[in-house]
Amino acid sequence: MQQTTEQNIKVAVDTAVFTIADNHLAVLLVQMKQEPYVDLWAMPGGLITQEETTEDAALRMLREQTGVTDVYIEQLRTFDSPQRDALHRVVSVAYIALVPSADVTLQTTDKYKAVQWWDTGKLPPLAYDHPRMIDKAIRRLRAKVTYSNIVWSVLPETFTLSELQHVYEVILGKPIDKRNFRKKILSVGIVESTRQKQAAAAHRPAELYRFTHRLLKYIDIL
Amino acid sequence: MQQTTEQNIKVAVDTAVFTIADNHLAVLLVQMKQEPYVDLWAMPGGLITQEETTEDAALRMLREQTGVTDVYIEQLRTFDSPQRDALHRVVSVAYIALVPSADVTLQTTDKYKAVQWWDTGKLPPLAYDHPRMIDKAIRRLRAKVTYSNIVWSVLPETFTLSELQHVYEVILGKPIDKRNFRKKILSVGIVESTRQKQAAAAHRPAELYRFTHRLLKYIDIL
DNA sequence: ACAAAAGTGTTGTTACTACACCCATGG
DNA sequence: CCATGGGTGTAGTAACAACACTTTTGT
Repeated sequence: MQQTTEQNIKVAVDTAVFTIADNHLAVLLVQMKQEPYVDLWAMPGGLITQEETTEDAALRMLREQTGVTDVYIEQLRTFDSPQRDALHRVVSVAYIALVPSADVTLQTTDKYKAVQWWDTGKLPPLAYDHPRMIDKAIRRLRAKVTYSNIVWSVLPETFTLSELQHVYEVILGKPIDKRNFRKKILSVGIVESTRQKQAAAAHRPAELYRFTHRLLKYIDIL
Repeated sequence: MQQTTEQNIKVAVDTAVFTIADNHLAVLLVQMKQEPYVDLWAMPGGLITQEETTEDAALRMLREQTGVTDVYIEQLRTFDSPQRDALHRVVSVAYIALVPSADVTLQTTDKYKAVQWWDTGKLPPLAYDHPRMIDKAIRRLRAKVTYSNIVWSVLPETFTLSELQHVYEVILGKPIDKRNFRKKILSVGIVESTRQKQAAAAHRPAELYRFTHRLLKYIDIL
């Protein structure tokens, strides 16, 4: 239900892009050039255009600002404190994205001083209300991996069960029992064996698996 | 991260207000007067003002349009299809509210033809993208009652366990075993006995309970 | 032969489901 | 004394948690 009133509010999107880097959960940030936020870091984002959806805007900005293309993305929530941006009233729709670390060829644009992955445990000083956004994004991500199959979006086409387990351990931030994990993950049927083995490694080669569906499915996992 | 661009977008809120009416889950709707939506029904809502948050706006509109005041409210998600409103580009932040049925003294304002509760199983023709919003709201509500204590917001200060069970049955749309329900609900400790009995009824009087906390808590319930 | 990760079962405990009868009160 | 909803326990089943050793490969 809408009525007409005077209003001059801008609509933006901001995206928390996550990946798995070695042994930590990493988030993609850009370092700003403009006042009043010079040198602070922020999530990639910006104002939407008149005709695009917020999701399309988020995808476009990821492409333009970071070179990231094939991503899983979902809406997190909208942040709308009147003071969240120092210059204008800006309502921001926050998104979460997950990318396979391999995919990421970071672009450095002249709009920012830098574009970089940051360990979520050691974040730099952040602009706007981005600390809170990132906190909410991590909570949602942790919850969601336990009742859906979204981890497909950080893994390559084929992978070993140990790699899969490692992804869960990094996102949840705690160790998982190997035998229980394998039993559970196989029983819920989100992955299937390729009947192929990992290429040469200095140890017994692992069997390679793939996801049965590379689409969001809701299933109790951990 | 924001940059300046030409943009003329309005920001609105829409709230799905739920209550328990007899044996069904009911949602509060207003019947519209303006073109092009004459006679269609919609959730209470409207444009936010320059200085208020979307949550404050949602609460204000509930007060103004329906007389509803003491409510539990939470953000659902933002709906932003460019075509969702026929006249302007309007991005709407949708909220869910829960009210005790007793509280509700519906106001009829001259802005609408009518304000009325509707059984969620038999909804009238709806304006905008409100069918989808209501569908999402019901799903979220069903999920949330199973892992939080939010049902406190539809019950009076004291209540019987049968009344509590009835609320769950209506929201979830399925019967629940009485003995298992009581065992579980008492074990998670979200309610406590008042050591008082229900006033005269034509049957054995039930013990009255109250919620230990009338704030959102996350606990596995059903 | 050694290092390094892969792979595999069992047992105890806890939570969930299904199910039927007696109790207290008002009319 | 009858109708109405209130209140209670148990047994079988399924899910979860804890735990250690053998296998396969490369060097």
